[in-house]
Parts: sequence; C-alpha cells; structure tokens
Amino acid sequence: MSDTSHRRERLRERTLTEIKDLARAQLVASGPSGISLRAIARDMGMTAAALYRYVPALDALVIELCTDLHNEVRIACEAARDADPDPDPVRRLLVMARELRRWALEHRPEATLIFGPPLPGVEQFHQQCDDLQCAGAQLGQIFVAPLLELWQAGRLPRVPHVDLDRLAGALPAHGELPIEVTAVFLTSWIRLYGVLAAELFGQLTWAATDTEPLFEAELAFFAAQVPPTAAAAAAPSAATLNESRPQDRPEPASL
Amino acid sequence: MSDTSHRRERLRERTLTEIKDLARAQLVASGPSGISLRAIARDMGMTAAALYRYVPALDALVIELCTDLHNEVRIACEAARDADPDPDPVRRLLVMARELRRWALEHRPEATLIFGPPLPGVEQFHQQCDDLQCAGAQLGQIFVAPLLELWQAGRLPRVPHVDLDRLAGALPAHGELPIEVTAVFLTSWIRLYGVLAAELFGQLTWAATDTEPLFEAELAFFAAQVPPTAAAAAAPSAATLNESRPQDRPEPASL
DNA sequence: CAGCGAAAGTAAACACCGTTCACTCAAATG
DNA sequence: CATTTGAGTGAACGGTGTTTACTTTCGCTG
Repeated sequence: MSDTSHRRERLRERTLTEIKDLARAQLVASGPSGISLRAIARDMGMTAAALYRYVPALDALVIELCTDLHNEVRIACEAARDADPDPDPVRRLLVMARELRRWALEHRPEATLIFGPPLPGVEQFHQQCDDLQCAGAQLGQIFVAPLLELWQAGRLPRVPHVDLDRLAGALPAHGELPIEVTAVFLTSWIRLYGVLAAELFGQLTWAATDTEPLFEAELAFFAAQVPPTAAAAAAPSAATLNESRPQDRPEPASL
Repeated sequence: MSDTSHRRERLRERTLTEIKDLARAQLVASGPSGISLRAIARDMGMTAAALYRYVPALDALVIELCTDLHNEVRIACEAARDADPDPDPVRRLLVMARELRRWALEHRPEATLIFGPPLPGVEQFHQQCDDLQCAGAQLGQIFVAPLLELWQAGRLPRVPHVDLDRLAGALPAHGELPIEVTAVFLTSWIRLYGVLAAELFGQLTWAATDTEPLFEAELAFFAAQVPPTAAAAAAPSAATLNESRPQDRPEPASL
C-alpha cells in the first residue's frame, strides 16, 4: 500500500537528513573541503558506496547543503524581522542585516560555504540559481521587499552614481522590479556582502581586528540615505505613491 | 667554492620557480583545490616525494603562491598608477581600483585564491599577515598612500557613521596612521572588496550579469565624497595642511 | 503464507591525493 | 681521492570519490 511505502519513503528521508546532518557536522569541524562521503559513511556505520543510493555525488550533496543553509539563514532573518514590532522598512532592513551578520559569524564554516567562491563542481549550482526559486535569490528577495515598500512610499534612496541604463541591460529577464529599486538593492547588498565577506574570509586581519564598527557604519550610512517619512511630501518633485518615480539622475561625474 | 654553490642555488631556485609556475597553471586550470603536488611532479617528470626537497608541504606552496599573487596584483596596480600622469590622489585611487578589478577578472582563479576564504592550513598565513611586511598589507598600503595625501591636503572624505573611538580600539598595534585615514581606507576598501568579491564568487549571478556599473558607481561615489581641491580652503573649519584635522562627527544616528 | 522484486547495503577495485621513509646516485667539498 | 651533502627514486600508508558486481533485506502481491 501507499501507507507502507510512505514508511519506506520516510525512512529514506530520515537517513538522507542524517547524511546531511553529518555533512554539516564535518563542514563545521573541517571547513567546506572537509566534507567527505567516506567519513559520513564511517560515522553512519555504512559503506561509502551505500551513500550513492541517496546522493548522486559529493557535489550534489554539497549543493543541497548550500540550499539548506541559504534557507536557514533566510528564515533566521525573517524571524528576526518578524520578532521586531516596528514595521518601518528601514528598521526591518537593519534588523535583517544584523541577523545576517550574526548568523554568519556564529556559523562561519556554513557562511563560508554559501558566501564564498563555489567549489569546483558546485559552480553549476550558482548558475542554475538565476531563477527566483533559487534559495540564494530568495535570501536576497527578503531584502528587496522592504526596499520596494520604501519605493512605494517615495522614500527610496537616490543612487546618482549608478548608470541605470547600462544596469538595466545587465539584468536577468525576471526583472519586474523598478530599476531604481534594483539599483538600490544591488548597491546596498554588495556593501553588506563586502563587509561580511571581508570579515568572514579574514581579509582584514592585518588592518582591523573588530569589524563591527565598519558593519554598523554601513548600516548607518544606508539609514541616513533614506529620506524620513515626513519628508516624502516635502520633496520638490511629486513623489506619488504607486507611480513609477523617475529618478532625477545627474550627469555621471567624469572620472 | 661559493661560485659553484651559487650555481647549485640557482638551479635550485630555477626548479622552485618551475614548481610554482606549474602550481599556478594548475590553479588556473582547476581552481585552488586543483593544485596537486603529484600532478606537478608528473608534469616535471619527477616523483612527488622529490618535491619535498623544495617545499615542506602543499600548504606552504599555496602560501608562497598567495604572496606571489599578492605582489603581482600590487605591482600591476602600481604600474597602472605610474602610467597615468595625473598626480591627483583621487585619480590614482580610481586607476588602481580599476586595475585591481581588471586583474582580478582576467585572473579569476588567482583572484579567488587570494581574495577568497583561506584554504584549511592556509589560515595561518592570513594570521601571520598582521605585520606590514605581509604582501596583503602591502597591497592595501598602496591604496592608503593616496588617502594619506588627501588627508594632508585636507581633502579627506568624512565618514560620519563610523564610530572612530571603537574602531581605534580594534586596530593592530602598527597604527601610526591617523584614525580618520584608517576609517576612510577601511570603509572604501571594504566596498571595493565587496563589489569585486561578489562578482568573483558569482554571488550576483541571479541578480545581475554585468556588475561593472555597480563597480563604477562605487568609484563614482567615492570620488564624489572627496572635496575638490579648491574647496579645501573654503571649508568652514580650518583645514590646515599637516595638522591633525579633528573630524567633526555628529551624533551617531540611533537605529 | 510463500515468493517475487525492488530497494539497501557490501566488498572490491580503480584512480587519485599528501606525506614519510629508506635507499641510491651524482656532484661538490675537504 | 674520499667523503659528505643534496637530489631523486620507489614503495608504502592512509585518505579521498566513484563504479561495478554481488548479496541481503524487506515490502508487496499472488
């Protein structure tokens, strides 16, 4: 019956999660390159070949681990956002960004895996990631949402230095987002990623031992860019709520 | 005689560079994890054990490769800087930053090795890197120099969102640099690193296919922050040339 | 309930990898 | 010339991913 076969499937899924749990334990213990099918099988009291009943290859296991971690950090950020009663989009962005950093520093090996360079063979993952369903995109998406709110409220920060026309030509097809929102998201996300990755990869050990002031400065800078709620109406150009607000972008400074 | 022994040393150094060249070729071909002593020995027509006469371990070889690459990209940036006649520090910074990006994108595997997370066993390298002699610090240093020039000219951008007191407590001992210069360098360096690393590690493949507009926007933003030369005297507070210019930092916005 | 068939697991093998040890051989040194 | 030093070899140990053929176990069905 389907009932008993469900049992089988449940058993199968149970061992599969056991595999992934052990893989994560190895990731934590020995870094991304420390994940080993043979060691997992050893810990499970099995043969390495048996794992191939559950996982097509080591790369695929790492890829699955990557998506799981992406989802985990996204859920953590969502939880932090929902735990804060303040509905202000800026506040939400800051809360989520701090949670992102907290999670990354508390799970350095995991964060290194998903934010670092793709391991050989895992590159296909990042390339197949260009649809919104991808876990990585979903993580970014929860930061896009508050920006969209800001845009709808006419409070989107200006990004006068971004060549919007050129950027628009470099976006994937699924760009139903206003180009200004995309530009603000990308610049802010990149800065968030930069301070996080630099800390995570020890790129600043020679220059600074504590990068939290730099992280907080990045957040403060972003927050300062957002016009306050009251100023939305005080803006000279009519910033209506739901209409596309054409950004007045000055001539790009010749460099 | 010392003459003949010098010949021996030269031979030794020649094979050592051959080893490193082959290691780099493997890095280019197969990524950081593709560097293999056995493959190097195979390419050289030798036994893997013979390589241990020249290199104590694989990790050490990778570390040496790292420092070589750090020096290479630094020299490339210096060359680009010196090729430009404009002595303006801002111009020099932009030229060097663009060269850094150009080098990284033209040598993606190498850039991934030095800008990505340290391989297990190579972490000690980044930790021993906290003295200025380190190649990584030297690379950063060539970006510090123009900032120091700007500071001396009273043109240093303000970083009102950085908690300078806390940052000062998180700096290594060798901080003979004014704290404002350090703050500007760190924030700018992190942003430069972020846009580069995000592109290098494919973190944005789902969001954008061409990140050059974002990179150029970061540069333009930095340049726009620097007060023009003429405005140095027009600044309200006396910005004398060589004196420490106490930065007027407003209350950090409560977030 | 017996038996069939699919799923799960095993053993062995292949081709790699880093590293070590004992050994040879040639070359530089005294 | 004898000797010491350095370079290189070959084999081995333990580790890795992956495949193949084989065996066992367990659920379903006749």
